[in-house]
Amino acid sequence: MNAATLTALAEPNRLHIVELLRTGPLTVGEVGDRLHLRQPQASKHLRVLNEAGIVEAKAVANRRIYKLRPEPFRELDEWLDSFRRLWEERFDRLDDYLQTLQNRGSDTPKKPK
Amino acid sequence: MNAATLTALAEPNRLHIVELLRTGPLTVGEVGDRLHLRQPQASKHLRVLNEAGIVEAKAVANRRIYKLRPEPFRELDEWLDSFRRLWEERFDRLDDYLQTLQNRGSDTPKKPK
DNA sequence: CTTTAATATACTCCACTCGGAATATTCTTG
DNA sequence: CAAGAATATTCCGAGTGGAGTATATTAAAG
Repeated sequence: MNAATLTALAEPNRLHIVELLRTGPLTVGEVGDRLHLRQPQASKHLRVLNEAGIVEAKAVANRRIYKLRPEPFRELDEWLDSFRRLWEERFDRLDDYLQTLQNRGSDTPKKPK
Repeated sequence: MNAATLTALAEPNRLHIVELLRTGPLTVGEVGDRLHLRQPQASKHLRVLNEAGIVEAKAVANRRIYKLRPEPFRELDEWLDSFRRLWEERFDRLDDYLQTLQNRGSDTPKKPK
C-alpha cells in the first residue's frame, strides 16, 4: 500500500468527492454544486485525486468529466487482505508476546543474545 | 468511512508501524528499532494511531505493548465493499453520462451524434 | 533512596496544505 | 473576432503536522 493514495483520501472533502463519484462520472461543476464547494476548491481537490491516480478526467467540450479509477481501490483491498486474519481468525498474540517477554526476563530484551 | 482513520494511516511512518504490527504486538522500543525511528517519534506516532483507534496499548511493567485493533480495518473493508462494483463488474457509466449530457442543456447544445 | 530503563510530553522550527479571491485558460458560439 | 461558460491556476494567509532535542514520568533494580 502506498501512502499517497491514503493521503489523497484522508482529506474530508476529497473523501466526499470519491463517495459521490461512486454513483457515476460527474463534471467539476456538478461536484462543486452537490458538495457545496466553490469552483476552485472542487477543481483543486479533483486535481489531487487525479495525481494520486484515484480519478481520471475526460474532456468534453469545455467540461471535464471525472470518474473513479478502479486500481487504487483494488490495491487497497489487497492490502486489507493481509490484515483480514485480525478479525476473521482470533489473532491477538498478546499472550504469546507476554510469554516471550517473561522468558528473556533478566537480560535486556532489546537485544536478545 | 471516517477521514480520521485514513489521516492516521496516511503518514508513511505510521503506515509502516501498522504493517509491522501485523505480525504481532510490539513495545515502543521495538517499533522504533525496527523502523529506525527515534524514541519520541515512535511514541508520538503510536499515540496518534491509538487516538484514531487503530492501535491499543497494554502496560506491562514500564513498557507498553501496542497491538492492532480489528475494528478500523473491518470498517475500511466494508467501505471498500461499496466500491467493489468498480472492478468486479464493468462499471464505467461514462457513455451513459455523455448521453445525459446530450439530452439536456438546450442552452448549451452540442453537436449531435 | 538513588539509579537506570522505557516511555511520554513540551517546545521550537520548518514545510506543507487548505480555503478564499482574483486571474488565466480553454472551448463554444454568435 | 468578442463574449460567455466551464475549468484551471496563482497568490496569499492561517493553520497543521512532523522531526529534533530536551525534559518529565513511571516503574524496576540495586
